[in-house]
Amino acid sequence: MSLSLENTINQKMNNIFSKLGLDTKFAAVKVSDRPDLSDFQCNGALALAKIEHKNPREIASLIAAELQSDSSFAKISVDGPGFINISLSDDFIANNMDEIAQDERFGVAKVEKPITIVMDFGGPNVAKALHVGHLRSAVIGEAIQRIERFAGNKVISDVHLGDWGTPMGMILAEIINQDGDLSKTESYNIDEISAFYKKANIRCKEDEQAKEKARIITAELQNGKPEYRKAWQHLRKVSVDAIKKNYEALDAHFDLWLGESDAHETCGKIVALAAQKGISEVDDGATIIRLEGNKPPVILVKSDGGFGYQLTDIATIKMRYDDLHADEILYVVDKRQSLHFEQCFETADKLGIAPGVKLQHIGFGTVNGADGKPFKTRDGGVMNLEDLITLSKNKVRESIPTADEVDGYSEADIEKLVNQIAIGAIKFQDLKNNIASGYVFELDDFAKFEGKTGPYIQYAIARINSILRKAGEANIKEGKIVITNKEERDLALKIAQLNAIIIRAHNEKEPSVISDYAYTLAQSFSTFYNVSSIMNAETTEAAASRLKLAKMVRDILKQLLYLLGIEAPEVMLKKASAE
RNA sequence: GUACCCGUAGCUCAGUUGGAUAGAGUAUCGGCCUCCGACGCCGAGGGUCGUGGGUUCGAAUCCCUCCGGGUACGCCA
Repeated sequence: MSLSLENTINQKMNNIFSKLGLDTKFAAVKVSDRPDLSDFQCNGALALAKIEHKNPREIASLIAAELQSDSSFAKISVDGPGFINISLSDDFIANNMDEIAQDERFGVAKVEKPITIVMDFGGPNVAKALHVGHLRSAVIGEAIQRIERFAGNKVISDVHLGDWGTPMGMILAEIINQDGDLSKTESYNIDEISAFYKKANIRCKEDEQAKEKARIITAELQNGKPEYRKAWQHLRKVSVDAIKKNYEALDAHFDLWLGESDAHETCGKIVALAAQKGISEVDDGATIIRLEGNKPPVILVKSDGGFGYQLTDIATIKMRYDDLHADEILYVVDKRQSLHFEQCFETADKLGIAPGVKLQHIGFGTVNGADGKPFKTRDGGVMNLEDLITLSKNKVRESIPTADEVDGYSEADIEKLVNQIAIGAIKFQDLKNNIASGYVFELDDFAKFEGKTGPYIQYAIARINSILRKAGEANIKEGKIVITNKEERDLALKIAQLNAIIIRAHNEKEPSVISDYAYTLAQSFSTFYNVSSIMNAETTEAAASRLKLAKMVRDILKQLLYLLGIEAPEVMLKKASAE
């Protein structure tokens, strides 16, 4: 059960609606659009009146009359065409705060029936450095993973490594091209392997024959030619080691490090199953499945005998159903691939390989430059992830003192702080907008950690930490919340929204709901902080109450940042000279 | 050509599924540090919600037209 204020009010509304014989689906209240008039509002009377052809104000008045008798509400009114405005009593709010303060989940409910969600995000490729395109999948995927776990679901995340396609043949071909054979392959490190891939990529774009050769090698690799397999194993291992470091830096974590290659055997089974069910056919030498509408067909087996990537994804669905017992599979992948997923999902349905499983593609927009086109470095190249992180760290260092300039901090301490702020800034920027809609990466404004940014929230936390340190954190457990002014009341009402926010982020798979709320919560606290002295409050009761409230805000903000995959530094240092 | 997405303040974006006076950040201008961390707070200006129609008590939101932008469309992944 949830301690949420909104739920409590909804419960009361439900009771009143059933008592009056009204459909309870119209009973829901929401945070008021008119804070000058009320705390919550219910618009159900308007919708009801439309259906039943009655006067909305009359219905609203009946409901309002019932609400009047409840002492939890300070003021009830019917306004405009039939809005029911509900204002809460300060005691009711204060009691709710006390309840939330005692609960380790801050009154946030868990889902009634936990399910198993397999999450597919990351999607790195062997021999290729992670670039900004990989950033969003990792950052968004990690956030959704944490939100789902907090909501009570079981999540199994899989990085789904790109280790089995034509690029593998291309790179092997390139090594053979240079060395004559693959004997030296196992001496190559990640940089050398990446260099081979880059060369191979250029060569295959220009030279159709080289591309053909790469295709043949790919097919032989997939068919198990020992020499190729051995070299490929090395490429894969070195790449995975490098990629793990990258994701570590982003604080993104995967339960499984499976790749396309792991689906190879199942791919064969899918081809057989499709043939057996009579839904596949051979067209131009390729084995395909035709789909509904005017969607292009799925290519299972290419005319050269190689498995297409759609087949790999379809086989992976089967594995996730059979082996991982997924109830739901989420793909956090660039939205430009939405057609691909529609095709795969439809095929999975035709084949009946994952009955009852909800398959969902969470498509995200691209990271764009100032020109609105996909982000490029100033010299026109693709920005890789490590460079982006370095860039952000350098910006942070401009406003943070070095270890020499401040007492009590080692170089490692400073470096950790720089890292927390830099990664927090990158991640928050990525998560503050709707994930479907892409965003503009402002290279020039990136230094400014003011306004709606990760560091703003980190700063709010650090400031509360400072207050709690001075007050002595241990002795603020006692005391009751009392509401003494408007800012304090607004802050409490903001805290009370937490449960609804988490539920919404979970339902919509939308981390920006949380980033937005975290920002406004920090903002409410700042406003409160600016007008009300916490440690020198008017009375000792008010001081105790405010400390308790401050601690709640700090703990909630930390939890919210955690859900976004962002760390909260204990302190935020600032250069003495910086103004 | 076919399908899908987008157009809201100078700029970057919200807008809880049809509700009241469309909100934030940034930028600009003005105020607030002898007082818990000013990476902060308060205030001001800034809008034909791309256009034209329709649905209804009520539209940024739903339907249609047009204009402008984007993306994807059989053997790359």
